[in-house]
Amino acid sequence: MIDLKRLRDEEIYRSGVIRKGIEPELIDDVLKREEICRKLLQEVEELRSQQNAASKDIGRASPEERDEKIAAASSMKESLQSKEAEYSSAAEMLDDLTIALPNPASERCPDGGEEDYEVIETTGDCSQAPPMNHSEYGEFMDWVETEKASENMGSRFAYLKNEAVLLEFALVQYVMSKLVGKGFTPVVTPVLVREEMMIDAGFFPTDRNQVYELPKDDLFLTGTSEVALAGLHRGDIFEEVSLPARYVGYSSCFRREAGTYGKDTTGIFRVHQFDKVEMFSFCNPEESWNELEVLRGIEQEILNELGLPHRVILVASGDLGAPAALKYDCEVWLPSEGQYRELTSCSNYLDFSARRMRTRVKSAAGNQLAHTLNGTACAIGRTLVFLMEHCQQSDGSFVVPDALRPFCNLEVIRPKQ
RNA sequence: GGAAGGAUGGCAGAGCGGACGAAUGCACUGGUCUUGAAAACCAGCGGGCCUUCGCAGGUCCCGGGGGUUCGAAUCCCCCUCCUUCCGCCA
Repeated sequence: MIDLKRLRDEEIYRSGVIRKGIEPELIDDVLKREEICRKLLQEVEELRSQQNAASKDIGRASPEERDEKIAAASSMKESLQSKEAEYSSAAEMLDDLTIALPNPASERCPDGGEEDYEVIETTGDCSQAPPMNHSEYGEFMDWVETEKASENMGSRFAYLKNEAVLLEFALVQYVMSKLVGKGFTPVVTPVLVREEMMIDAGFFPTDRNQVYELPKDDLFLTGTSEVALAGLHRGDIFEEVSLPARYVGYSSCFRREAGTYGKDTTGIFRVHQFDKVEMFSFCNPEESWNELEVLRGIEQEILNELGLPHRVILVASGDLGAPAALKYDCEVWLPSEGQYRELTSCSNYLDFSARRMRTRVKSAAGNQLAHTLNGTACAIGRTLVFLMEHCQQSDGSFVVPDALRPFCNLEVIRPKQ
């Protein structure tokens, strides 16, 4: 959730919200309501203070005075109650509006929409297109079964088979052991969460239509383990020395992919269910920009070790999710399409999610909100897509990247035919 | 899924309608004492919000939400979680 005080006082903060595509009128409306709320709160507290004093006085009063004093206190009650009702409905309305405001884009975030990204770095050779694209190759190797999946589960589902499964687990193991080696705490997260968790992590209300819902149990399937990882320190107050607290989560992820009709329809590039290893950091507010670079560095290290040529872009303000203030995407070259496609990303949420979760840091200056960041360590299924093109040889065989060999005992995989 | 009991500060644990933001113990922090440490003693030892330049004041919080009452940690209702017993189960 956004900081209303800063929204009121800081021009840059306010313009960061506008750059995310929010109308200035809406911001003004929120601020106006906030002011009204504060005024009402003061009035309510004043009345409460009087009521409390009167009640305490009754406790001290002699039996003869009591009835009279109780009657006097009773009459005060009505005006308090109506003022309270006025306040709580105003506060509720304010909250509904506030929660829908996105985290302001950071100053470093480029203006504009999807096309207005800024390229930060490009690395690796973009090889010639292989004979088969990832979708054809997956079928050729008998690694991906989409036909039966669409009959049984619907579109955008797939069975992963044979060596692809071994590669999947090798990727998980490779990335997990790397991150554990860097001091991250490994976690297997639950994939079902309550609505409140979705709100606190910053996903609801904005991304609600991307999420599978289980109405019978009031639970939601998470699109990333980030949601559950954020909840690991909900309501906690960190000692400064214990930060940064870094986690690496593994889970399946579920996304409805609403609004992507006709996009990436073949293979497993874009599916409703995939496995992902995700990094998550709770850190000191002063450290979060540095921490974002740490996450980005790890993502690039992994891509480099897998031999995937890529570029890093800074996502433009209009294309950022609601909770992110700044986001890097690592885009890997997809030879069959002749363009870079997103594989991993990392973002700094600053205190946006921590405010809702009340995750704080104890410091000499008092408690302040922690900052949270997240980044993809490895989106397994999509990584396989890129590997299927980059590791594919002209004879159809697949050369396993060195980094994965210790984890799957495979070097070259030959087609069965 | 059925039955019973429970949820109080970092932890343990009292309070069960009136000065309770909450006894007491432990832990923690500072001080006295000591060559140093321990012990002992003294003091401190929640969180949020609002007003204020500041001092300070007010308000809310005893799992969460509602209700009764002049007044709720304490009474009532709903929810969540935990424990025990039974059933089921990877």
